[in-house]
Amino acid sequence: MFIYQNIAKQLKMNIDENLYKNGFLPSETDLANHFKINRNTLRKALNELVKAGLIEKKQGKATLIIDKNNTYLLSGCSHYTKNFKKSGIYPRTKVLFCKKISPSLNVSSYFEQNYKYLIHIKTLRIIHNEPRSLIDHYLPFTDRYEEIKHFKTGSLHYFLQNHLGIKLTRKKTTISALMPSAIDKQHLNLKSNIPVTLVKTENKINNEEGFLGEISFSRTRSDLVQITVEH
Amino acid sequence: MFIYQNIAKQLKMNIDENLYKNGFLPSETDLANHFKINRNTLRKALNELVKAGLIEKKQGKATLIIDKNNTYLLSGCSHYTKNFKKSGIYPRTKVLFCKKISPSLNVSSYFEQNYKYLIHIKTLRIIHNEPRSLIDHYLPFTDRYEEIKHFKTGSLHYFLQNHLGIKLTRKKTTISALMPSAIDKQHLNLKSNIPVTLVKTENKINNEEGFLGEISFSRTRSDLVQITVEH
DNA sequence: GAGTGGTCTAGACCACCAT
DNA sequence: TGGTGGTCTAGACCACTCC
Repeated sequence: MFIYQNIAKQLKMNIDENLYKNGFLPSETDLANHFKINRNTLRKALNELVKAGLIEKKQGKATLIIDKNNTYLLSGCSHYTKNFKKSGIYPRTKVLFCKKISPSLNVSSYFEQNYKYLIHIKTLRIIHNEPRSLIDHYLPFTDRYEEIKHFKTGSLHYFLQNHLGIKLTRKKTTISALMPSAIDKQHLNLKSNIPVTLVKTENKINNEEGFLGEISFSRTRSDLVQITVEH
Repeated sequence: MFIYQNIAKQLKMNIDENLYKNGFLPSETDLANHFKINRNTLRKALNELVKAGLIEKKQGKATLIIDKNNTYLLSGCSHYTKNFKKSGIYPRTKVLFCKKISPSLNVSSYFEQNYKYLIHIKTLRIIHNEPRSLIDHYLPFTDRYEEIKHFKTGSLHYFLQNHLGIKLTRKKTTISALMPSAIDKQHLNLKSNIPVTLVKTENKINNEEGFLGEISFSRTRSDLVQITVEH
């Protein structure tokens, strides 16, 4: 057992015991002095916790303790936003763009009809001023584009239900993982080689039998957000 | 641009140009001298290449250059799970070990009781002679260790039900992603920087209300297997 | 035992963030 | 401007692998 592993373990225990009340660790110099080890060794211990997703470093500021309540519940009728609200965390949704597109083969193959155009909305989910997920939504309601265009924040499903009277429910969810693309990295503010969890959802329109109303592809920082399935 | 980034770039170019013919890098000391930098800085540069999956370090031996023939293709295999279920092909399970252990803090925290010992079973799921998932199971039934020890293949849940009369049902599943550890890489036959999908399941004993009978952590090759949730 | 990568220290300077 | 994390150096010792 090396010193840095030992220190990492102790720090983890301290974090679990909620010893650092303000949500930040003491400075590296202070921690190194406290444990009577060199700052380089302490930094190595901290990097272990960064890898484990327990803390995040903010250059020039401090080391942030990650709130582990950030789990994403996946059950039949749950919405992302709702789940976070339960745990008292409010995500912000930023619409990066909303436009009509000719769907790629990959996207159009999910829809049974052969749509010439789809609406493509790209959103970013942000918690505590930090981007968590990057989501591509594809919708077939091109005739209502002018209305959908006004979606700016909050839950897309909620907006569709309240402003367009379209109720979507989850049909299938497929989960995988991959390394983020350069664009993903940029938007998600990822620097090192952290993989993203890829969640693909197919949503059907409630009234119409099996009629696909939306598909979405989300890339989520796997170090900050967990996905939970309740059985 | 920091020194270590610069050096990493140069090393990457050297590797791409096939400068190191024998498949190994020169020693860290030699490289540091060559670039006229400190060995610690050189090590930081090398670690960047390790993260990028270009090299692999072998303690006591040398630094190995990874053969890049294994490229990461997600789309090509995207229907794998569905296909093998449809075609009735079932995975083979290999038990790597089964032993009594003192649980780590991380594992024991899931159980409500404070078990001094747990049974730890490590299995590998193999399809078509290719390892797909590496799974760690933790069970509290230490008093029946002698029986459980005889689990050699097939489904653990099936074995527990038929030989011990213990029926487990899924309580919660948590999905995330991470980079595989060296041991994961070895067992899953992973060479380059492909992430693994991490699935944590909590299983309760059917008859006893909320009594946790097993937790398992599986790491699955995200390039070969997708997880599908039907709603 | 020689050579390799892994850890650790002590100390310096720089880049970033807040005030 | 002071404090934080990020980089870098020089040098030491340890753990592992192979001959």
